[in-house]
Amino acid sequence: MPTRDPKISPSVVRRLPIYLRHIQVLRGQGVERVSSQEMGNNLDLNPAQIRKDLASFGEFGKKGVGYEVSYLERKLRQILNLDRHIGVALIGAGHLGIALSNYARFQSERMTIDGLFDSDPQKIGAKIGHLTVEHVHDLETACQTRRMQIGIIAVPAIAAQGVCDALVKAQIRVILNFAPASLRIPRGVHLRNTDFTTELQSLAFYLADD
Amino acid sequence: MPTRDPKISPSVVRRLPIYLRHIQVLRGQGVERVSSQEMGNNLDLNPAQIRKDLASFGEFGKKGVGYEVSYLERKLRQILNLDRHIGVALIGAGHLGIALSNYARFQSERMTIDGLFDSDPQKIGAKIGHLTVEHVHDLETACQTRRMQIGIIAVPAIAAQGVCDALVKAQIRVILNFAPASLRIPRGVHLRNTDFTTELQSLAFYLADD
DNA sequence: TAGATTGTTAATCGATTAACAATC
DNA sequence: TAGATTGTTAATCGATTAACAATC
Repeated sequence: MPTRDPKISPSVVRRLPIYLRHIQVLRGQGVERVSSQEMGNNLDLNPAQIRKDLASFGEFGKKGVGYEVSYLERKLRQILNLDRHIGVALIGAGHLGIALSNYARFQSERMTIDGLFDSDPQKIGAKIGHLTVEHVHDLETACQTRRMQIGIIAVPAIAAQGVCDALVKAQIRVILNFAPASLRIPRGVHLRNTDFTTELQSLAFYLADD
Repeated sequence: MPTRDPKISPSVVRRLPIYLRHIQVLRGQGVERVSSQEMGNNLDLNPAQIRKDLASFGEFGKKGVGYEVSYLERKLRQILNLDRHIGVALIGAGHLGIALSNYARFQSERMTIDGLFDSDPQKIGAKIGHLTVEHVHDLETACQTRRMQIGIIAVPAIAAQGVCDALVKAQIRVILNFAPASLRIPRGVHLRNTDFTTELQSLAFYLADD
């Protein structure tokens, strides 16, 4: 396997799951081969970009032929670490947390939510799907004993930094934050914000002024 | 007001709500003036970038002094169209939809969810906060009579394209999609995808391989 | 005034796209 | 073989950052 190149750009990494999803659809349709041209058409991306993105991880295609769907899927899973189990800790058992925990295991059997936490005494012990809500106080221990590697913050903005700090303390190095707050993290931690307030407000810019 | 410059880049637009949020916090703290330097420190952004972003809409600061917090807030709201009422149609009354509709009205009293739709007969008529779940069949009429301008898709992937088409038919030109699906839209429609599956999968790339 | 900080131009950096030799 | 399509280099485009004159 090619060494993890620290020079792979974030833009490339963010397109990989899009390729993976498309490839999975193709496999479901029984398609065996696909060209960058066809993928580009379907995903509204430049074929050269797709080839370049993929080529930064190895030579997955055949000149004159294209990419073999099942092979490419396997490779993409490898690159994204989706070929092994990844445990996710989800903090916040409100509607958002429940919605996320229902999300069909992220369409990849290998990534699962292995812990659901909240600070509301009323919620502790409640069953949400196959999960039982635990107290955030137990987050650190749980992350270590259950070897969870990704944290999802789905709590109110006011509580987000505290949860973030707890995750960092628990050695979690990859965090997805849904709270509308700018979180402070130490170097070495990957934080991604999915802030729906921000998205909506920036979209409002494009409304016709009338 | 400066004319809507079609050359304002998406990257700039996406930072505006981040500035707005920070400015609101400052106002809440009673801060009256702020420099690009200070904002940059707090938001982890380059001060030159902040100045340049803001300057593309006018001269909001004073040389040697900085930006007046309340004036900048007012200007940012204007630019983002957040100084007037914006009606949002939310489709999907599952946990995600409920979470979104609870979201404190997007921290801007002027943007509100004015319609909540679903296709599940069981849900039609149910009360979610101050909203009553309506049938998607009524989406088009509702968007027009209630003059809703933004659509949020919070339905399963399989239903997303249908809802998207209905929104477009209802003259909605700005759409925020939460379903993990690549939607087809006609030119002139602004679509933003917030795909949490994709986010998580790309984050998995950064896990240490062990 | 002197120090500070904007608005803006120029320089740099990074990402996308075009083009094409290699080759299946 | 001839046509197709990759992998990759070079060209272009766009976004970020540095630098500084203008000025509060």
